[in-house]
Amino acid sequence: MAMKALSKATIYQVAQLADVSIATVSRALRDSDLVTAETRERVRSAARELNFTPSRPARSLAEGRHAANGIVFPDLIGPYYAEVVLGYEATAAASGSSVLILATNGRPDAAAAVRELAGRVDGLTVMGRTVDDEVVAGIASTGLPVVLLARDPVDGVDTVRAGNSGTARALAEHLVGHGHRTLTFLGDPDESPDVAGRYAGVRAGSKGARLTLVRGKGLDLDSGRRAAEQLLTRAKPDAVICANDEVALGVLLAASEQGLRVPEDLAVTGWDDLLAARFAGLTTVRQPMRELGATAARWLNRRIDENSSEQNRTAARRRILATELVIRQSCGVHEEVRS
Amino acid sequence: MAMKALSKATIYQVAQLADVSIATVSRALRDSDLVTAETRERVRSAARELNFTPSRPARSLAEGRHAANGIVFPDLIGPYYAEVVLGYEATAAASGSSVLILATNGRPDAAAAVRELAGRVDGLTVMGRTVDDEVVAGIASTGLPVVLLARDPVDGVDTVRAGNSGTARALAEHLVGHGHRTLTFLGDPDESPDVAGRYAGVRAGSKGARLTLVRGKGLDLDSGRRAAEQLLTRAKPDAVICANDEVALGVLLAASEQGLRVPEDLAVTGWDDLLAARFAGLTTVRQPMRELGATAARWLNRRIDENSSEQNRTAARRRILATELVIRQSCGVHEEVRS
DNA sequence: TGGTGAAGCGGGTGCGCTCCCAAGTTTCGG
DNA sequence: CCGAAACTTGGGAGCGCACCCGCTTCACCA
Repeated sequence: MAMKALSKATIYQVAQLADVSIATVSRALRDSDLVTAETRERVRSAARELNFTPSRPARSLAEGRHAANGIVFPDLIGPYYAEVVLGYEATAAASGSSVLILATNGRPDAAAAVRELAGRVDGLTVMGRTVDDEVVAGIASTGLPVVLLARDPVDGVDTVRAGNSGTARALAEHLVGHGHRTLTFLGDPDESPDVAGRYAGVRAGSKGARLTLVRGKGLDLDSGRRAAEQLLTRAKPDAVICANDEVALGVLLAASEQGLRVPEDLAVTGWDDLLAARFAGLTTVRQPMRELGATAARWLNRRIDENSSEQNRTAARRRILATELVIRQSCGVHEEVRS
Repeated sequence: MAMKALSKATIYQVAQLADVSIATVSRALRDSDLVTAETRERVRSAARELNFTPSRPARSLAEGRHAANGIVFPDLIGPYYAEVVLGYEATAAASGSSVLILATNGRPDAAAAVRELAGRVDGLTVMGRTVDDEVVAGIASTGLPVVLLARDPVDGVDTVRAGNSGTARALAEHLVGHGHRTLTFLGDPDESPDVAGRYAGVRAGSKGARLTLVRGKGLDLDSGRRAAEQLLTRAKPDAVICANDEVALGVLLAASEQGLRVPEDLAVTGWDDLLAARFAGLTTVRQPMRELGATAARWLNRRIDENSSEQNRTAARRRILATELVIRQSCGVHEEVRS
């Protein structure tokens, strides 16, 4: 069989080869039952021979839908976002839509990029600190379904997130139960709503102890390490409660450099339960990351269906998924703890 | 200002409102210098008022390009792929194209999904064990630019990968240098070309020791753990060389359960240098993950430009990025090692 | 055997935009 | 003061496909 089509074949060429109209080609290839089995087969083989794939833009234009949805996240650096995105992709793909990703990652033109993305999809998930509420509201007002993930709600927009304050409170109480009296929260509540929620919970759970807030910027390992280098030489907290695991791991590194033993000299906690946390013996909080992504994708799909089937729009939904305290060694000496 | 357009505005409405033709709208919005500043501004404000965003499918159809490219990977579970994808996204976005992702992840219809993806992009990056060479060749023969990542080359297709055998050999030699004489390679060379390359390198470096191959399937933590549970009760190797870090971490877990000390009773090594490896004291190999993704994106872009500018196609390129041995504690007792 | 309806198929329109081509307008130099 | 170059702008032809109509063709029933 000669390999013909090096340049894209169109439906017209298939129609010509199969000696039918393009309407029939369209039907045959889309499994419509309005064509004879014989015709269908003839069309199919013609399509195969020409290596034909329908032009996605043309199809989208005609159908009025993209068959794709997008997700915007600040970064993919930590395993946290990766897991969420993976959960999202799996669910979205299962319902037949492609996934566009966009990492705002300190991009200066984030808002423009998100708007551009919005023009390519049937629905959009926006995670955390990526763009202003104003941008989100603007897109949502277009009628494009939007789901917010790990982010403060916006009027009329669905929101999925993981619980922060409740578990944070439990975490702080656990620390106090260990006898720690000088607590430091390392992280900037202004950096993300998640961090804000965690700090609030920690405050609520720190009764009977002195809590200091150190606004370390950045949520990565090096930020944590640098912040800790300064912090530990100056103050002498019993425990450092970090905004996330990466920061906590950085603190662990800094502590080790300064010869501080964890947890004897210093307790450290994180948030996210990264794989590394397990091996670092880090007490932390587990979030259902995969499930966060999956839920967002599922909700988005429902909205898209709603839109197309002219149903009356249901009210904005909000859900907070449960998080779980994971006690390991870094929070204080226990009788016997192995993960 | 009344919020008009809840339903998508089109270029016609903008044209009408600005009292010009759609051709002029198109020009004005695309920064063509063939329009008066005055006209441009009028069009812009009309577009703003209608909250107009050009339809991406229509534009793609007319331009004959998607302004997007895609990346296919087996999974996003490990931090490995996440980093690569992030590097890819960053570079692709910088050159103005959106990114579509597809995780084949044990999907039964992977080939179909990849073909569908191919119809949505101007270029495609295919990573590791996702689809057969046949599928790749088929897509490439369409004229669509393709770059292979961490995968055995296919005729006429660019390939970027990280070095395996050389560093693997050095790793094995290091192990032998520690005095280990009973080596086990844990991982299935048939699972991925990377694993095959690593095994080959280890074989080359194991002179003077006995090397056993244990074909543990799966490259995740639990696979490693389960494989090790069986392995360690039966055989008693001095050292287990794992196909990647996750497997190695699983082995660490299993060893700890059986009361084996690492590295005194058992040496363990991984591959990838995950964040967790650092905290587990795991000797491993670092790959330039971000750079792998970025290179793929860059090459893809070049190919796309080549295609559109009718240049004569340059020959397929291949590059192997350097990897680096990272010695920590798990490979054997050193005088003094801190990472 | 004429009538009836359903199945199978093709024509043609429209999706929203880009871009070529030509028409209209302004500006200058001779 | 006229004609041509230099700008602006509009008209219109696609881009490739889906889908609404309407025409044919038959099988089937009375």
